[in-house]
Amino acid sequence: MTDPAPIRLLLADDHPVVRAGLRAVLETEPGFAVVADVSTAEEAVTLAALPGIDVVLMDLRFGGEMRGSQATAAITARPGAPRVLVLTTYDTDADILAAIEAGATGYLLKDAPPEELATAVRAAAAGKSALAPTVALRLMDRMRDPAVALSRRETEVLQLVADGLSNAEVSKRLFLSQATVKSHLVHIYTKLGVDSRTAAVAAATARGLIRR
Amino acid sequence: MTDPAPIRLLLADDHPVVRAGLRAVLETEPGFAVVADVSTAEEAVTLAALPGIDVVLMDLRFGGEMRGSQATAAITARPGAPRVLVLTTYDTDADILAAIEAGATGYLLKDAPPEELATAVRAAAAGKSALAPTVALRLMDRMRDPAVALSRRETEVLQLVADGLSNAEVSKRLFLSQATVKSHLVHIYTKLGVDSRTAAVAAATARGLIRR
DNA sequence: CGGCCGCTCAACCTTTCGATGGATGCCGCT
DNA sequence: AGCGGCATCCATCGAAAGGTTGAGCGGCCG
Repeated sequence: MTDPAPIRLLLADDHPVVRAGLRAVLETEPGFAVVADVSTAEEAVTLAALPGIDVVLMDLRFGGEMRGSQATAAITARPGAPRVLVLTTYDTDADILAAIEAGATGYLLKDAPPEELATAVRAAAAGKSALAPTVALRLMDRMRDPAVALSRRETEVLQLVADGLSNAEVSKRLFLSQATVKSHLVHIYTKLGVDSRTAAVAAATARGLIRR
Repeated sequence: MTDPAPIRLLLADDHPVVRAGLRAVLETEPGFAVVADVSTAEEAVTLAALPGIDVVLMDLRFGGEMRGSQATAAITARPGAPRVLVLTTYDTDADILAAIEAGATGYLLKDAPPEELATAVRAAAAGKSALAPTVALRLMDRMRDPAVALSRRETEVLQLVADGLSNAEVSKRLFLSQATVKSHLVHIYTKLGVDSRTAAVAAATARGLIRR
């Protein structure tokens, strides 16, 4: 028996070096064919619509406007879409959840060894999910602890606090009384299990709930 | 006339994909020879001591203990040492300054196009410095505004504050009185032009003076 | 050597923050 | 319709953090 049909790949990453590295790693492995590589999320969406793509390797953060999670959502929304395997440097909760909600089949970190990468691509092509160990662990943590969703208003307040604003400044910015700002903060502290504004900022940053 | 002697390179990066990518990019370019690639800063220091290395391409953050800047310092401290060209994802002040103080010849970002990379390596081999445009800009900003250098102790205090510790907790951790912690914080506020701990954390984070 | 700077600490007063408690309106569930 | 849960809003009060002043010590440099 000769070669089975190779898995056809589309690479989306804004780092030329990473694209070259993925090509090098995957093309030495048998059974993979890199069809194309692109440097923006927009191009990834366009090319993923072409027939003959089995798996898209997608970075999350690009230099441009569109985020990888948005591109993932756009791709997986179409019928007969290829599988999307997210491959990124970051393992924050916000990134991981956004990607999975967008329909990603797997989530890998860029420090993964080549074999793990190949295994994950094969799994994705077969429709099975593939998570990096670190990512799987983090998701387990999340399951045990479901109280980590801040409301829109709470996130808004905490983001301003993280930017260094005092309660008075936050209240002016959001047209609230200081009492309301404090009330939001108390709820935030409860959810995050902390008891000061700086600790809340640290915890929320660690969990990727706010941008730094 | 035939080929001149190629520039001999050592690659140090904990991402297998990036190492493969650098190899692929540099080996297609004429005049480069990748002698070895390593995945830890410690190995980089060891191998850089061997004769016959012209330029070390060094990542800053490794999975392990040693940081790229420390490895850079260890390498450049020796007589007849190769040039070290830092190649990283991050362009914060703290990273850049640490690398330059450690004796790095150049500082590139990983999203650099292949030609820029090749140019920088040739410049480094010739002993000329090579800075990514973003990095150069950031250094210029720094020059205009010299009041942004925290002392070692101040940085230590502010880092703990950023981690969410109260003054009492910081004082216990560092074996100081609370009065001393406050004193450091006041100096920090003055230097950063702010007037609260959260604002100081925000300003220092924005300037890359502390890790997040 | 005298002055500058980083690091350390104390006592005092002021401002801010956090804790507590309570109100309203929206939404889903029974 | 009635209920509980949640997000949003607000006021009051004691505790913690910040601001001020003042001071001692050791290292570095012109």
